[in-house]
Formats: sequence, structure tokens, C-alpha cells
Amino acid sequence: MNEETLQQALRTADNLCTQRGVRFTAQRRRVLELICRAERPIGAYEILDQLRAGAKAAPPTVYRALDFLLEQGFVHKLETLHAFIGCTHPEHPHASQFLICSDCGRVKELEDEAIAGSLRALEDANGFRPKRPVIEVIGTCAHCTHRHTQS
Amino acid sequence: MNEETLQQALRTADNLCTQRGVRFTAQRRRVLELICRAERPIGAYEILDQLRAGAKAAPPTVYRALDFLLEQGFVHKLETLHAFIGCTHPEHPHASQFLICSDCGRVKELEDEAIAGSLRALEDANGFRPKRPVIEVIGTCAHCTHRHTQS
DNA sequence: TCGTTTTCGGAATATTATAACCCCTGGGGA
DNA sequence: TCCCCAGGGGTTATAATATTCCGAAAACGA
Repeated sequence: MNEETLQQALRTADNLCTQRGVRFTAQRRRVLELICRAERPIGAYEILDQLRAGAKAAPPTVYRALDFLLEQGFVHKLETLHAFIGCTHPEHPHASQFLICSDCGRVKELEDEAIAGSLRALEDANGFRPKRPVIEVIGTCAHCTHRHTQS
Repeated sequence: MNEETLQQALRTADNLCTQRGVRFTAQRRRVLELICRAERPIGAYEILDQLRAGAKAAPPTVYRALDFLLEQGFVHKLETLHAFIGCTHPEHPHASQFLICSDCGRVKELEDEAIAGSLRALEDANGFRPKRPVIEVIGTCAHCTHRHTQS
């Protein structure tokens, strides 16, 4: 994420927090910034290490900020990686799908209506009330597949 | 899983191992049995505790058996729970979806063609080569929803 | 300003997973 | 027969991820 996009993301988060009556504290802002600056999903302890460069910090510091950011929908947790990424459209709640490249480590966040629809149908057929869908596909991205073919 | 189903599952696993030229050792059999006997997903350390009731055991013992059972497709790992369940149809490879009830803890394994299809479409559109899809929905099952409505 | 709630610091500990090393056993070939 | 060697497994230690708990400080609301 480039500098401009980052600043935009932080402003958006700030505005949403104001709207929602919750506090976008310096700590939370710093953690969101670290996650957004990372090109790839970043682990809680990596965030911790970076926080420690500036001040003292312990695991709960990071996990508290992460809990907040997850609740507000500013970041997503990738369960298969135990890592976090910034959300690409935090304005509205949504169920995303993630394509995770195990080669380069990059992740693509998607919001596909067909998948959301068939998932809804499946849930309805089973009388199941969804709270949190987790859809992550581990594989190889187009770029890495192409790279392998060439060499 | 009742006793008969359990025995059937163990026989199936045994046969598949013979077909595939891999060894269904006593250790692996025991771990599969413990997983199948559990009504709910069971964690690696719960399995370990149960193994310890009969003999000495350490984490690698369990994780080695789990790795084998996962490779052979005899069990599934639920990433959101860090826990394992027996596969309901280990004969053929497949991508399943899991409906996880956060109330009673039970899990339903499904193989829905519509979801598999839209996921494939999504992957194709992005030039992504899937290796392992993870689809887990956390929510409330029909039974628990009904129970809440009554009381 | 006072009292309440939320946030934060920090130590300790829980939970999940892997690394590294060694030994044993069973099967194949010289 | 002997040797080797590959897979399986025992054991200790440690890594990686996450939470609990206590108490102080800061922010908010009346």
C-alpha cells in the first residue's frame, strides 16, 4: 500500500470511528498503520516487534488493538496463516473470500456475489444462522504460476 | 459416531491404506479412533491426554499421526477451531464446507457443488491455482436456534 | 469535580505446533 | 548371513500464537 492510500485508509478509519462513537486511539492507529504498510499478511508478533522499536509493548497491547480493528472491520484475520491484513473496503460489512498465494505470500481479497449466494443457500437448507464465514483458498497466484512456467 | 459406524470407518481406512501401500499402524489407528469417537471436533492436546491414559506420549506422537491422517484424507482440520474431525467420506478426495455451531460445538460437513463451482469460477477469473480451500462458517445450527426460540 | 467506563502497561501463563536427535524395527540386496 | 537404509516413533526442548489477571491512567458523562 503506497503512502497516499495508507493516509486515505487511516482517515477513513478515523471517520468511521467518529461516526460509530468509538475511539481511534494512537495505539490502534499505529497498529492499523503497520498492518497496512506490510505488503503481505503480518503476524501479531511481527507487529509487536515493530511496536517495540518505538516503545515498550507486550502481547496484550497488540491483541487488544487487533480485537478492536477486527470488530470495526478495518482488518481481516487470515485463519490459515494466523496473520492479519488491512481491509480493502471497511465502509460496509461484508463477507470476503481470500486467495492466498503460498509462493509469494500475497493475498487477494474478493467479494464474490455468486459464492455469497451459494453459501447463503447452503445455510438456509441446513437451517444454519451464520455469524462469521471463513473462506480462504491456498494456492498459487497467476503471477507466480506464470513465473514458474517461464523458468 | 456409534460403535458400528466407527468400526466401519476403521475398516475403510485400513483398506485404503492397503490399496495405497501405506501403513495403518496401531498409533495411527488409535488416533483416528479417538477422533471418530468424539462427538465434536477434538484438539491435538485432547487427543494427547487420552493417549496418555494408556501409555506415555508427547506432542510429536499426536502431530505425526494427524499429519498422516490428514494426508490420507481420513480426518479434516478445522482451522478456526484448531481441532480435528473424522471425514465422512474418505474414499474420494474432496473439498468440503463446514458449518460450525458455536453454541453446541457440533460441525456439519457438506460437499456442495454450487459452492465448489462458484469457487472454481472465482479462481479461474483470477488465474489462481487452488491447492487447499478452507470454507468454514461459524454460526448457530438449526437445533440450537430452535432451542433458543423456545426458552 | 466526582464517579464510571474504557484503555493501557506489564507479568505470567495457557495453548498450539515444530525441531532435533536418537533408536528400533523390518525388508531388500550383496 | 550380514549390512544397510527407510520409515516410524520416543523424548527433550523450544517456537509461535494467544489469553488471563491485576492494577494504574486516561477519557467521558453527569
